Amino acid sequence: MESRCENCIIRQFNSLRAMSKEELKKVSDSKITKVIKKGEPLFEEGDKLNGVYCVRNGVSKLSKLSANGKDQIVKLATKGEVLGQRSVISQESTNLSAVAVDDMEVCFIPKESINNTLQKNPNFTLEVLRHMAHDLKEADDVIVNISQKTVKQRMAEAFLYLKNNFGEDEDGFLALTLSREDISNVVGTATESAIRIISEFKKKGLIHASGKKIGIKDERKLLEVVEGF
Amino acid sequence: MESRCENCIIRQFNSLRAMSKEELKKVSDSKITKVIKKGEPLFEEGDKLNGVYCVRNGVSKLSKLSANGKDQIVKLATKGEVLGQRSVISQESTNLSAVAVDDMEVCFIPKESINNTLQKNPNFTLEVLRHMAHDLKEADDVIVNISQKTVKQRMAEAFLYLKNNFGEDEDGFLALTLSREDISNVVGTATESAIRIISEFKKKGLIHASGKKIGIKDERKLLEVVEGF
DNA sequence: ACAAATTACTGATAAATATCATATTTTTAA
DNA sequence: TTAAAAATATGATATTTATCAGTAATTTGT
Repeated sequence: MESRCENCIIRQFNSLRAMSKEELKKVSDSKITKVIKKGEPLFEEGDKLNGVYCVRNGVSKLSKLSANGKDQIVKLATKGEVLGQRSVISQESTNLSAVAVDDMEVCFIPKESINNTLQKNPNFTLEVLRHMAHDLKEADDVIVNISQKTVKQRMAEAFLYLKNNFGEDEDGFLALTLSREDISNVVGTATESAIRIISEFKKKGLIHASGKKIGIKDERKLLEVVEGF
Repeated sequence: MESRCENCIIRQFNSLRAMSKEELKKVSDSKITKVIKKGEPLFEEGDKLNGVYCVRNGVSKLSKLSANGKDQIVKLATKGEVLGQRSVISQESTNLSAVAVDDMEVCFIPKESINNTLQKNPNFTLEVLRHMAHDLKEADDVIVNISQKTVKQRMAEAFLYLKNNFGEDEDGFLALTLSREDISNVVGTATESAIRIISEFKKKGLIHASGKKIGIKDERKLLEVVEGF
């Protein structure tokens, strides 16, 4: 495992690349590398975060619990993404829970290093800002999708999203395997409805499945479903 | 009308307050004050923005058109808010349209002033970042609301939101008057459904209405509806 | 002030989706 | 390994919401 932030490849993918040598050294000296097992939380809704988590490996679901007890997954974060930024920046407790979907390896970076750099290095702040602008745009898209598309359309979209963002394994299955419940929480529907649509997609030859694993069989048709045909 | 940014009260409400005297002077010299009539657009989805709009008066709806031709209103922006920031920051064309809901008065600030300050003044960048962090948190809340609450719950929530954010006039009506269609686009439902629920709320004494104007009659009961009772 | 256009409203019905019940399969832990 | 637990699957049904059709009220432009 690479232990010096200066040499960490992951850094290339996120805002940390805008840090100066000295800043990076401080981060490196104060960071703590952690292994999070599948199903374990990085943090929970309402926690006050004392730092951010830089994902080195694995995938985390960011979700928010609703009054009726269902989780809505707002984002799936993978290698190179930094979690908890918003909470640290706004100095509020976090509004999302982060739970490992895979076994994960993350670096915890205390907020002091972050805040210090935010105040002194405009390039870094601007990098973070650009990232957040992007996240906000994505969030707006999710809002429009959820409110204007049918569950079936969103299910099809979710599978394409999973392929595009997490890829496929050698057998043609989606590299990120989610439980049916997680899928339903991404899409924002009842688990039974998600399962029903998976069955339908299987019958129609849009996807194939083996246990939890799901593979995309006919991307074109899946895209047609998204478009509403 | 106040013509010098340095003296503009609106500035107190937004990130511009973190600008230095000189930066503010530049902004002031390059800004253009515009009057936008109710129903007119500030900008449209897909436009490349050459600057941001600082709202001095009136309200703008930020919306995104979906494939089926319905608008989803993602945010209602009022006095003190700055529109188009995200687009300018990420140097992409905007993903939202901004249309005046009221008669508006806005200052257009060319992107050069903004970008320049973003690169040189960490305090300003941090201010903008904090704002965006807040917007992102709100967007996450909207996602959870839309996917987990019923239309009726969201309608009740919308009225409370309108009261809390835009206040009431002397006769006890919501200060911001929206068309039924706009309300349905905020809530993310069919216009007829929104109208039906308004009728129901009227019958049950939760709200009262006179033409377009809607007033909150029983806030407690409205809150109960939001909570699902 | 008035005709035209838009917006608001209501009912009937269809479609989408959630919920409940229960069976089957898969995973987990002793 | 096996019993228990959890996840997946499917049918029946209820509920929610959208759509279509049509009328009434309001707003707009001349």
